[in-house]
Amino acid sequence: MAAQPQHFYDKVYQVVAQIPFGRVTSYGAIATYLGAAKSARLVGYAMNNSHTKNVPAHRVVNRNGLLTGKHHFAGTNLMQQLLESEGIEVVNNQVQNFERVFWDPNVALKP
DNA sequence: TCTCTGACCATTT
DNA sequence: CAAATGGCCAGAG
Repeated sequence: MAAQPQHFYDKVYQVVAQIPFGRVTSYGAIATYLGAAKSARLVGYAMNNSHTKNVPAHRVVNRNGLLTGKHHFAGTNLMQQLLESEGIEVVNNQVQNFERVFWDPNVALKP
């Protein structure tokens, strides 16, 4: 019995939980990997619940490498601190060398 | 049961 | 070039 497709949100957590150390990804990339390119939003919404799961949501940023969801973390620059702790440079809530630290599940997990 | 909101992205006007 | 809109899903009141 194949693992039935749980809620879309749960799939997101599965992917985010596999993000390697020192790497980041975007909402759209995850959505596309799940086969729902138009559901990039749902990924972000899922992260809203991620606080109840063991998910490194700080490794997920928007398409521009901007820390859109940093507001949901404790404090104001906690998300940035976490990323910098992994060797990711963040300036003005934006990830530097974004394409260099970008981790694409479509390539890494290759469905 | 209906309505509303919420960490996005791509396309169109 | 900038602003507006459509599309997707789930949870709470």
